[in-house]
Amino acid sequence: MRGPKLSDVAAAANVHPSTASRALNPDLAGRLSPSVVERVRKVADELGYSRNAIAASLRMQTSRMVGVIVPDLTNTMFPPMFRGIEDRLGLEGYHAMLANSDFRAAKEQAIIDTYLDRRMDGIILASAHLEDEARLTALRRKVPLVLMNRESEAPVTAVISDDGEGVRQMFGHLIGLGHRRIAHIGGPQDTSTGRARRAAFLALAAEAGLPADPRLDVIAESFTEPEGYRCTRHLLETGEAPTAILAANDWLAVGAIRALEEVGLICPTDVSVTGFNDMPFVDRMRPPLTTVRIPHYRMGYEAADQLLAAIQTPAGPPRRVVLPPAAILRGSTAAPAAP
Amino acid sequence: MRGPKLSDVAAAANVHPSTASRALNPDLAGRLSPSVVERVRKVADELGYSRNAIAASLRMQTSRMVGVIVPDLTNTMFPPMFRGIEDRLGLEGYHAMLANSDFRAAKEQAIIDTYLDRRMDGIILASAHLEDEARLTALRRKVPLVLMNRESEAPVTAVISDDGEGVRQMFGHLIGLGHRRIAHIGGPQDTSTGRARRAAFLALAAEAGLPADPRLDVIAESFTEPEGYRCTRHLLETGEAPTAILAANDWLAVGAIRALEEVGLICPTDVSVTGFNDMPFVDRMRPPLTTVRIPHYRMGYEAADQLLAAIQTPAGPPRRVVLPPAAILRGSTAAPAAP
DNA sequence: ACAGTTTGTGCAATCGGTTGCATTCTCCTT
DNA sequence: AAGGAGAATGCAACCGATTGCACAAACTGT
Repeated sequence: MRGPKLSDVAAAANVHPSTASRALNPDLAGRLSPSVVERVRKVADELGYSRNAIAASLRMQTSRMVGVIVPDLTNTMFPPMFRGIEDRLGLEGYHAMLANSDFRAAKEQAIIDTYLDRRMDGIILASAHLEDEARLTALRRKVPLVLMNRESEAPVTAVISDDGEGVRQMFGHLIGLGHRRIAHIGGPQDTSTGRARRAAFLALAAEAGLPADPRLDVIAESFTEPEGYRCTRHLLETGEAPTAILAANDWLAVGAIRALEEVGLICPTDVSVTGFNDMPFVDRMRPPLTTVRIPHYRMGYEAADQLLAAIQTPAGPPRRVVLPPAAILRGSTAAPAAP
Repeated sequence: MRGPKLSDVAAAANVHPSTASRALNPDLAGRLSPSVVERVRKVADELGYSRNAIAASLRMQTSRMVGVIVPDLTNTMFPPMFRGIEDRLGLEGYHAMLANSDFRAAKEQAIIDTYLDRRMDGIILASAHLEDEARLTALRRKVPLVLMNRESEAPVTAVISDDGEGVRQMFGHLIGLGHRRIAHIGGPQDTSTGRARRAAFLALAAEAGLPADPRLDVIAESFTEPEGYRCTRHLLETGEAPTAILAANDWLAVGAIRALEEVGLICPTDVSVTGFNDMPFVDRMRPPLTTVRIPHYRMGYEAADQLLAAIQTPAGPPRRVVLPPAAILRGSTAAPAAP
């Protein structure tokens, strides 16, 4: 199992290990005579030499690895983000570790600790809850850090999409269709997306002069289908039904549509519903879901980009990268029925 | 950025680094006097000491890391598999790197090379194409290796689901409904799943005494929706329409349903369609897809389990772990219309 | 009270590359 | 032909933790 080491290659090529090291490093090979470089490379090849990156990391004080933490990889947002990260990191010879926090602060902290032990050159966090400000600040002093799809009051670089803009587009779409009684199913308010989307909705509703009805403002405990269902049932039971529901997330919207169906309301004829994220397959639902598309891949790519910048310039100021969302209009929205 | 090292802790606690090392290792702390252990731990805590896992890896000749390669993480099969891997590895203090091969042999090889350089303790490969036998055998000599959701003629441990059994269940279901003219949309034949499913279908069709009609046996070039669409159009154009289509994968089935719709055939009234994998959301399609559920999470968990076993006993023989699939009957299948 | 164990801690080598500096060897200049 | 610049390579000290062995101190039994 133990392959040849650099000194084996050096011996076989009749040079000193340091020379072999240089010969195998493209940047330094220029300082060596071509014949030596060629000889070393050939010998290395023949021996099947594989550079021990662990030893190199120890000496060079850089692992060229980045740790990524997501709450739950099975959430369809994260795979494309990870691909974006991987692709950007790969451009500079970096690689990624990945772990899931399951939204649990303790698990997240445990993962961070092992990333710190393993001397990751940086960490991308898609998982921080809002209350983590102090911890985030402390962490940023130890390691380059980028938040992805999350924001914090703490001075930490974050790559997010413009939730306000996304809500604005959906809201504008519904208003344009003639809706005046629009409900919002908000996400958990301890997530930055849940908060930002609800805040935008409330502001827009006020701005549009819609009657402020607290019964149209419900909050889900998690971004899940059952919660969308529950919230919608609640909505229908406590007051006059809205003509449109702007959900903070596709799963909530899917749950909403199920709840509507169950009480005999047709989407979009009776009630329009909009989602957020444009998950795979919501375009094939019946009705196909109108939603906001977030550039997930690009978000990962940008996050990695920011992280690499922070690694190369540790003193740089925290940045805030905002990516534009896009409204995707499908069949789950329509003009309200004439009263 | 540079934190305290073990020798700093040792100095602050007035002990030798070796003593500090032992004090911080639960297994060895027992050999030390409790007072020293406590003192060292307290000092380490106060200094915010973080063990340098890279140095430890170098010395101990084990990285406690596993490399995972999938073809494309955005395929919904893989996130739950990765979670299974992560959970099993975590039990033994192992962690995972992850990379995508995009089905390209060159990329796969490049990833493997970096995993080898980084001295991964093992590799889980969900990405190998069939022609890789020689390379797989060579690789297995260098590092513990487990194939996941893939098989090979090469003597390599593999964790797969019982595709033959899955096809048998779907086929039996269709026959039970009264179908006699059943088509198969096969996956790429250079993947073990594509091959195994088609082989099972062909065998069952013969066994059931169905007329062997080569026009009912089409092969997709990839496991994608457009390919399912194309194959189905082809199917409908070249011969009499089947009453049921058994697709090798959910995406192919989704494409098939779209193709049927487009020519005015209703699923399941006119043609039943079955998929494979039970992707998220196919239960909410119209019609909800009848499909075969594969235990993805468990597959990852078992793969990690096998890999850890191989790491601990490198000489062990290759194993073949077969997981049982489950037929999930939904609305996309029904009895054929009376002729 | 003494030899023999047990217990606790220190010493130093080791894992495998990398790199600043020193040294040797060429070749050029005058 | 001597001096000096420059090119090519070797030397040795790291990076930070682990661990077999040595050794001293404290304890055991008789």
